[in-house]
Amino acid sequence: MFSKACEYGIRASIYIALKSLEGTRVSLKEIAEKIDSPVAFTAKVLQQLSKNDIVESIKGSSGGFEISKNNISQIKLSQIVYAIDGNNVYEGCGLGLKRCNAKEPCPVHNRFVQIRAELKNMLESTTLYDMTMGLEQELTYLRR
Amino acid sequence: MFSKACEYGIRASIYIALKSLEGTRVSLKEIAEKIDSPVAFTAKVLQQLSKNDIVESIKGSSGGFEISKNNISQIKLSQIVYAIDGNNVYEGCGLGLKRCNAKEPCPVHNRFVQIRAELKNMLESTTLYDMTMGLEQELTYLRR
DNA sequence: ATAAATTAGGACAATTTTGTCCGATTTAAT
DNA sequence: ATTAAATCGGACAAAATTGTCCTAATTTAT
Ligand code: FES
Ligand code: FES
Repeated sequence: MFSKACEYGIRASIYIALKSLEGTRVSLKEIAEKIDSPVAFTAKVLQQLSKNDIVESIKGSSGGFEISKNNISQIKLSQIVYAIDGNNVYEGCGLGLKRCNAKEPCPVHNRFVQIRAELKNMLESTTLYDMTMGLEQELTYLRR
Repeated sequence: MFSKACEYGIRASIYIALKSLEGTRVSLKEIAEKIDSPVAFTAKVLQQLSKNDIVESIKGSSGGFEISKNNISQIKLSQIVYAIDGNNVYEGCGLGLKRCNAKEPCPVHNRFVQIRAELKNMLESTTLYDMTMGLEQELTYLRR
């Protein structure tokens, strides 16, 4: 579904959001630990997210990553996915034709666009804030 | 969503089904041409499908691939996907945790399983026969 | 000023996926 | 029997993705 980079990106964003809500900034090292991801690879993903204004990175000693409270409730899951995986999720054809195209549809087009519309709807209606709920009470997990 | 191998596999199966309904067997070369896929790579995918009894391969001169009429209406899209991509579609976690697990869910689990259930339902309710409809009248395409 | 802790970024390496090549095997036609 | 047309299967190659390493730059604390 999503690339590894994107999966790490989402998990990282959720963790940063969680800690930002608690008022603390987190380091790359801590993030990678808490979401169980390769440190250096996660660094690249975070750079990408930082460039796309999903997370804010602060350099130097006592630096790290954070997300403003306002952004936590504004940023949609769809934005994170788009920042890393681009719009393949939306524009790709289920059978791999150059581009999904209703004028010259593939044999699964009609069935596929329905599923995708619901996926799109889900991604666009889920905020970072939504995804942090449940983590505190261990109703959900970012690693296992 | 699906791997390239799987995309080619689905398109190939649909084309073979189409021709089998017309009573003609098709060669690898013709398949690759009609679905616009790399010949040798498609051969591997067809071997896989043959081993999984999705398509029937006939060796030798005047050989090729075919699917029995009975199977065309029985084979589900889900079986083709499973034969090539395995069950990642069903068992994978949206955020990349080892395995989707309702007891220790990731933050998108509840939203994700819904989408997946609909995808699963679609894959399991779409037959090869369903996907051949529309191709003759060029209402749908296997290449562009 | 210096040291320590941190992110940024480039180069590289490993792995997986995708794709190619070629000889072996099978079958049908001559 | 020989030849031609086809799939099979192993080895290889290319490309994309995933992951690592190291140095530079930035900021804070001493
Ligand atoms: S054309 Fe294939 S999904 Fe739309
Ligand atoms: S645990 Fe992540 S989707 Fe089920």
